[in-house]
Amino acid sequence: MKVVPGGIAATGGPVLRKLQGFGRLEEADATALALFESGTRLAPSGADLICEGDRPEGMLAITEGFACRYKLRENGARQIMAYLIPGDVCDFESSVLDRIDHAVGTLSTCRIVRVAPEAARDLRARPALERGLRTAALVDEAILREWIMNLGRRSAVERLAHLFCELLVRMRAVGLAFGNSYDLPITQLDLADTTGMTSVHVNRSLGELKRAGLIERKGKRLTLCDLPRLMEMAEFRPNYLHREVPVAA
Amino acid sequence: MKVVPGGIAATGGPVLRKLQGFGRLEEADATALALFESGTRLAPSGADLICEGDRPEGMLAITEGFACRYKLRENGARQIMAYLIPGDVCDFESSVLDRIDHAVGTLSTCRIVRVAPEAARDLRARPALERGLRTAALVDEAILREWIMNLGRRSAVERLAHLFCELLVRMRAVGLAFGNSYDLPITQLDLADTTGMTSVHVNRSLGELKRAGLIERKGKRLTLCDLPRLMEMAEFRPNYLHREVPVAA
DNA sequence: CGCTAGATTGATAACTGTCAAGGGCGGTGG
DNA sequence: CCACCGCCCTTGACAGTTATCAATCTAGCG
Repeated sequence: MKVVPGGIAATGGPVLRKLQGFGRLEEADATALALFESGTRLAPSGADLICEGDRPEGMLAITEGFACRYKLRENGARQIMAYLIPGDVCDFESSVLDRIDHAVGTLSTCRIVRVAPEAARDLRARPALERGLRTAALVDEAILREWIMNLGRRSAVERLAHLFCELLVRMRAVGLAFGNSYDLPITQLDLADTTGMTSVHVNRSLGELKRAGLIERKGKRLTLCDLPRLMEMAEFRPNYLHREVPVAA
Repeated sequence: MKVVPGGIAATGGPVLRKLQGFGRLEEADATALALFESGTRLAPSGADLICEGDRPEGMLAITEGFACRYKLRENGARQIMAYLIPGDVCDFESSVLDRIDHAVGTLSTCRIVRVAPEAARDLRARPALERGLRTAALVDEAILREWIMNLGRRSAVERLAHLFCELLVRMRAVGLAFGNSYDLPITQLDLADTTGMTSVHVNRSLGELKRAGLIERKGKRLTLCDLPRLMEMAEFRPNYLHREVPVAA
């Protein structure tokens, strides 16, 4: 769990890995990012990193753990509209709106980097990084569309299956998947608030997936035992996450 | 229905009106846009303007009618993930992905403008227009998030109410709302595919809204009879559509 | 004036939510 | 090292919402 700055520079932090997936970076770009990724701090689970109504500025990156974008209803109901996994960057610099329309909070203990406005501009001044960040933003938007599809036209079980497939691809992109497994350090209530269901129903749907031999969960580690069948049932096609042909299963 | 080029230049087409809402434009910007908006063509209802898998290039603008972004499931189920109303622009130039992940189709007869890649770059070369288009894209993304909230955490009636409120604000921004009314030239099936429901259930929910005296529909014209109550029941807060304080009801 | 897509409506089934009561596991303090 | 506590996971019974299936009605259009 401990991250040594030297280690980051050597192996590359998740943000670097992710952006490299979108296009080749120069040595100097990597160095800039590595430096940037070394300035991390810890945030406990359930903490708000950004509140709705905050003035947008700077950037926020996740290097460990899961965070999310979410909104609340007056009755307390929460809807999660995006996961921020290691390597993901929220860029508030480009936001032309004067207030942020959603909150950002952690779903687990997270290691994060807060980038001040000036530092953010320095990073964006590097063409390759600017391009990478922009690509990442477009992918995030494609994910939003796919989630709309998920909520509107897939059943409970399919929604979970689709989400798990998406996360596998995203975790692989930052080197955090091990075969068809990855750590999913979030609660069933979080899954419920993601998929528009109840935690009770999430529990039952997970049970269904387990009984069908499609997934397995040991502690926080999720394994997609039968990825082809999962992908088929969820009609998961990873094209929205990549430029080219995805990694083989 | 007929649009005279001179008329557009004089009154300003919907795209111009929309972008002006995001920030002041120079005369030359307006002229460039007006010229651009004069090159329209008609598309019949139910036509595909962009197919999933197309290579992204150029831009596409709507000046009359309703279009949408959508995806299909293998069983034919459709999910609409965005409405394109007059003034809206789909920009495929900035898409770094090599294939479009969704289709764009008309929901009614539409007047559209297809902008070739070079022309699109000419427009973006104007700083004010570039800024405006970028703001528009960010608003579109905010709308996606709000739709996720809608699908995940609002009831059938609330979803419709929220959608109608959002469309009122958006139609006002392009001068196409008359008081609390506007033309909604789409079918109940389209509403169903937007809100993740069935056309049957849309019909019943609309009936509920009508019986409650909240909306009224005469032909294609929708009237929000009791906007305050509608906004309250849907917890509609237009902050995600604007920079500043919205127009009073 | 006949056609056809879209709007309505009723009856019934399926899915998902709500309420409530345990059960289990990790984490903390003694 | 162990007991206690709290959060989360599970499970059952029941209610509410939404989907399905099918038939009828209606309005715009050629």
